[in-house]
Amino acid sequence: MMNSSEQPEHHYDLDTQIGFRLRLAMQRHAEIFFNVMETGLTQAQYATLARLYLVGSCSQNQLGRSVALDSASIVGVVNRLKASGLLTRTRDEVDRRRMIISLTDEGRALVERVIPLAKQANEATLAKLDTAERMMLVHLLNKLTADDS
Amino acid sequence: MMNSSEQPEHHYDLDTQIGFRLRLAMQRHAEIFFNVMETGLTQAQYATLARLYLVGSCSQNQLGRSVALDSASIVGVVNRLKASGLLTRTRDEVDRRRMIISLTDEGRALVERVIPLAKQANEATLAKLDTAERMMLVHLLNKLTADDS
DNA sequence: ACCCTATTGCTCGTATACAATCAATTCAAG
DNA sequence: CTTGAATTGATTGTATACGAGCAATAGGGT
Repeated sequence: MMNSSEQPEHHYDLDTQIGFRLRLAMQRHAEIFFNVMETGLTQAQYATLARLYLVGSCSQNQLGRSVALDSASIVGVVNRLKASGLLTRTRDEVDRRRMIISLTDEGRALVERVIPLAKQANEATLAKLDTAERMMLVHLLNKLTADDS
Repeated sequence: MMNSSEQPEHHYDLDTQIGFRLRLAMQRHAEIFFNVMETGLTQAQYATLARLYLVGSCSQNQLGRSVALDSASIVGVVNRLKASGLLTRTRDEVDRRRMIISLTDEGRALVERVIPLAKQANEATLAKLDTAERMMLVHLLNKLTADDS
């Protein structure tokens, strides 16, 4: 229970704050995702592998930007995936600042195997919403993030 | 640019995955929140202080649960807020397992000062949505997270 | 050729997060 | 009263995240 004495009167509802709601939704999805994937892949790792699968090889920073991980964050993700033998990091001989990230055969095979699982996790998270509501939610989140303004 | 050769054909759109969309929205809001707050308070810290302000003193675990921080996470948040002099941690003499967390006067003053700023951050994040859309978004996120099922 | 700036990737410091594990304490059942 | 289960809180290990700052490299302008 909660100590329900002595509240200041402010009528401030934390529960309707968008940040708090987003965090709860993220927590829920992260749990579902991790359970459904059964591979130990996190969302960040999956997004990285999936993007790499879709666009082919690219530089580490480009890869990070394409999945919204900054250069400090993508390093760790790539290191761990590399340690698992799912991708390789090679120096670009044309632009020697760049590291080219590529899927290994194992990485490619894993991605092909888990894409259906990721979709399944997506479905499970959205289970309580009907089709119209799902589209609306994605639409609204898209609108929040659109950088057109 | 992106290396746009050699894509496998899978028609898989990462961008409509709910987890990815949620993460982008969180990133955006976190940035807005941190800038608007100007106090250096993070969302987790703010939520903790705000909840404490609303419910009065409570045990550390209860506090954590009420803002969706598990016992491992709330420790760090409370430690940092304690180090800033915004709250205190006292041993409960009735149940000696419990640590009672309470706002200091500084903590209370700070909360009162930043509640309007948090609302402002909320507004800024939702700026691109009209009233109906805002309500819809919160409603849909609520529905995702509801533990009634 | 040379300089200045931008880009790339790295490391460090800080702050969440969560699982697993442990110690201290409480409380109910016998 | 004692034993055993449950709760509370701390710590450890792993994985994001982001800002700041650094070294290496590239590339445009002179």
